[in-house]
Amino acid sequence: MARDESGFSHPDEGTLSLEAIFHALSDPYRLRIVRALAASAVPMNCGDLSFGRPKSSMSHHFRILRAAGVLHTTSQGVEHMNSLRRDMLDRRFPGLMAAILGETGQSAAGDHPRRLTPA
Amino acid sequence: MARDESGFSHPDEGTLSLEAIFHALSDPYRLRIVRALAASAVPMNCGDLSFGRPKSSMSHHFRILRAAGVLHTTSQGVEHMNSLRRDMLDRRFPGLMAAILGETGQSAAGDHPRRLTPA
DNA sequence: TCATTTGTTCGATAAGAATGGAACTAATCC
DNA sequence: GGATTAGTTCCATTCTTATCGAACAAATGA
Repeated sequence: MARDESGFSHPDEGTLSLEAIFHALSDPYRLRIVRALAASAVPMNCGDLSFGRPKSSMSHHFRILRAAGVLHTTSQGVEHMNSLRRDMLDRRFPGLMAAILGETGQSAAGDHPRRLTPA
Repeated sequence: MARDESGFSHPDEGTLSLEAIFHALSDPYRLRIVRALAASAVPMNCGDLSFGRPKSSMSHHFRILRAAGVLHTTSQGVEHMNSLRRDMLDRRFPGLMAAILGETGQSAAGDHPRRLTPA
């Protein structure tokens, strides 16, 4: 866990814990953040990922996602830019993010129960 | 969420929530239960999955895993037999369990399942 | 019927996490 | 310097979760 140039501390690959990742993803706002980042081609700042909630609350959620290794934050001017640590996660837990994001061809889509034939 | 013949209530496929699943998996004992079940060819009773902890504590963990849809419990005599709801989870969130259990060929080493039976 | 085994439920306590206002810091621009 | 913007930190409150003993319930077997 090294403190970056930007002043944020991010865990390194070797110290990732599945439990911490699951805890990070067990909150609805945090899951929305992850999905928004996954859908975005470019890093996003915290404001754009606030969903109308208070800054202090969201700052808390960003910290947890960072600590779990799910996202990476850097300063750019006044803003803090966030991106998924997708490469690292894919190396360490192959298939996990794809499954979460429903990138399987089949579709674990969004939590919308997929209506195939009423089985 | 129907209450079974056995008296346990298990959510049905359509109502599974990723958040609940993640919460269920964010506890170390619950993750051990899941891994042990995944490694076992046959259902296991609660006692065999207690890891030396008090029954009341573990009963709580089983309830959470059941409510999240991760495992299925039935009564057999005095025992409660548990198994992973692997088929359902795989349909609804393809790849998720495989990723968690490190069944990717590569390896999510570190906190991975010990492979009892050669794949 | 009584005792045993297996697990659940209850209840109290303690630990942890989420929330949001207020004060604060850092970068930028005037 | 002063004002603005973007987030963080601090703090108190509230909510949720974990833990585990004790009492309980169901199935089985003597």
